[in-house]
Amino acid sequence: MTAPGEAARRKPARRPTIKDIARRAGVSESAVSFALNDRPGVSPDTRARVRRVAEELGWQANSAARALSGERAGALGLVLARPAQTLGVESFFLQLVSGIQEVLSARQIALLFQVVGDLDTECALYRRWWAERRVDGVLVVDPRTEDPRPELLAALGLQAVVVGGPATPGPDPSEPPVEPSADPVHPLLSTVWADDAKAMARILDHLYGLGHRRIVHIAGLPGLAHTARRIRSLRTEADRRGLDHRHVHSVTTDYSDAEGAEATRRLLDATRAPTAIIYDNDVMAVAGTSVAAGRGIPVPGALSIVAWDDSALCRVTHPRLTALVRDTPGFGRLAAQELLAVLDGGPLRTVQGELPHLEARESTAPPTPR
Amino acid sequence: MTAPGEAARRKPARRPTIKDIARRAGVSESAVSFALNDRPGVSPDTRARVRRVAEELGWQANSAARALSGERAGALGLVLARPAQTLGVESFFLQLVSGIQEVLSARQIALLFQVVGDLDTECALYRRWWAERRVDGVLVVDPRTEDPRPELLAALGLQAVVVGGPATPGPDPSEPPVEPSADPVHPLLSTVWADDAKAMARILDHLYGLGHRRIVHIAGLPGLAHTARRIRSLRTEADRRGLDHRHVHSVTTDYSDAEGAEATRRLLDATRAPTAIIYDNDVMAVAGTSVAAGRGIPVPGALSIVAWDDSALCRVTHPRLTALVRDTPGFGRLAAQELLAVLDGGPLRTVQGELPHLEARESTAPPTPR
DNA sequence: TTGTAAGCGTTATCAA
DNA sequence: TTGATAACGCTTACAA
Repeated sequence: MTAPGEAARRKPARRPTIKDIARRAGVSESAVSFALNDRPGVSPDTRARVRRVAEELGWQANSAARALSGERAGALGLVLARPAQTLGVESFFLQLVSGIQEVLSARQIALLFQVVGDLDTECALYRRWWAERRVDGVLVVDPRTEDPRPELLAALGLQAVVVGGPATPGPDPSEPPVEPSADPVHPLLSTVWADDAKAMARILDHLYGLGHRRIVHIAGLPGLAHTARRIRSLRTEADRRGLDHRHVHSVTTDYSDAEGAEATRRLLDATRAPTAIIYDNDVMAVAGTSVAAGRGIPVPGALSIVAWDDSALCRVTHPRLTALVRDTPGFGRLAAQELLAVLDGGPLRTVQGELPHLEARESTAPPTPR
Repeated sequence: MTAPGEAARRKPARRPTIKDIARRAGVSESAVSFALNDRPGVSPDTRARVRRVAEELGWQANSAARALSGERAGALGLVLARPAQTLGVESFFLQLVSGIQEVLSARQIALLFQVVGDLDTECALYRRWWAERRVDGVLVVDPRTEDPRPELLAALGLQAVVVGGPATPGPDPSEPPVEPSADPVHPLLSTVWADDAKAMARILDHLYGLGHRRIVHIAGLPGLAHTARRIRSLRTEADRRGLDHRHVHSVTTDYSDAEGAEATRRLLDATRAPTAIIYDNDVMAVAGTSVAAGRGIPVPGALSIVAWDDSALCRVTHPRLTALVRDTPGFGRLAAQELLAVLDGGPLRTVQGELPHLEARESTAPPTPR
């Protein structure tokens, strides 16, 4: 008997190779390879036999060998560049990742997921993955207004899809293509994006319809493309309704509860405070609600609140928060599909995700004078 | 000029290989390999020259080739088995992963991270990774009281470390080894764990010290090992103080805000309702606080609340929640280090993470009669 | 339809 | 200290 501490290490448990299958099925290795990869040039009979033997042996292709000969790593990458503290309470990324993997795992493709501190490290990681041939492509998240990544990836020849869309949508931002477009928004990479402009318009429809005329948008990080889109859209919507930019505007934050709360305090302290606030994530919305509660400002009586992105958080506050609901796993699936299409030689294009809808709950109501 | 849509795909951008280096440095391939891998058998002179050339060319080892010959995939795996909806609002996993990667990226080791729906899929994935030789080892999270994974992994010979610890700690649960122990708690796999028993004791010290005698623990999933440890510890602590199990006990949930709220409602409706509730995560704690607020039960006046795990959530409620704070990235680092040690042939053992501390905020106070 | 053989980029084993 | 040379497991021309 081996020492108990060594038990786990004692089993090399040889994995079956194509050679084993060939021997057992009485055919050549190449025949096995052809049979297993659905290639023509093998009789249906042989194919069936090979398949059966492979099944019996529990064979799975050695990913290293396949990568080495076949030019495909069989893996994709996703890097999340966030300062460790900002890793926050968001469910967004886990949901996105889970959607992505629904698509990938059906194709036996692995996902390398890495959290890094900043954009430079992210770029260095792309270089490394490329040089190591670790991945066949990457999903680029959190696109920025000034983004070095598309150029880098194009230069490396590392396939990629931008998830979240560009800062500058097509010629008419309010009417972006709903169908997949052959006309890429970004000149170098395919893009999957959500129509933030339309989403913002929906929120404004709701608030304006309730009678709000002083609406502030507490946005996220100023460098991000979707932040820029939302800010621009708010301005457009304000103009369309003839609202003054002093009363309808955006302020940016780092998405943290602290900055969300701080921004809320400043706004509520001002003369002619807003009657409605739109928060760019759920955490800030809850923090803002809390600030209002702390000052005895009734929500939604004196202040209406909208959260961009729904989560359990929005349902556990009092009152429950009106939120923009989107299908994040679905968005992940779409992104993964698009990257696979690119890898299969599909054209560069821009694909739009499902439009989010506004779930009206108890935190929005007609404004009452304070 | 190529069509713009094809630009990104046009650059094969050949990556340098060891052969290129050999040619340029005027030595053989094997010399290069030796020089680059710090192996003896190469003159310092040659070594330096080879290194310089490799640097110039921006060479990085092809991970597939290395895996194929060297038996090491250079990647580790982490599977998170959660029903898609329960992916919740937890920051725990992203923080854990970010800690893990701090350690791995220094060693150029990649992490395959996968979210799946259930335990069976997780096990199937281990088999696949093993057969594909995708990973050198895995980190097993959410250990359960009845857990098929250690046995499976040991049988496959896939190296692993359990993150989160066993259901049954050493002989005296209140005095587990603080130093790394050569005596593994789990007979098959190394384990990195947090001392939930001591943490629970701290919470009880706090609440009992304030005068609470009716304390309920709203726990998470009943199948998880740490849930079992916390429940057992609560019982021990109750016994030690001569408290009745009808007034001091645990109920289990699925960690969701919905079940947390529901459990809270039931407890508050009962005669002789608890004066303090301990929630096994932040989301349930916030949901519970919200239920209390909805019924006009003052917190902490009539009900004290403690959250197991801190996050932004605990700081944005009113009142801010007393929470058990732990260093999750640090725990991730520890787990990664332990798995690397196992891969390097280290012994099976049990390592304990830092003890969490209780951050007393505004949600706990002496009980007042209702 | 089948089998043979070359090659992918490393590491590792030999002689020189 | 070096440089051929053979693995590793798979794909893929090319012959039979």
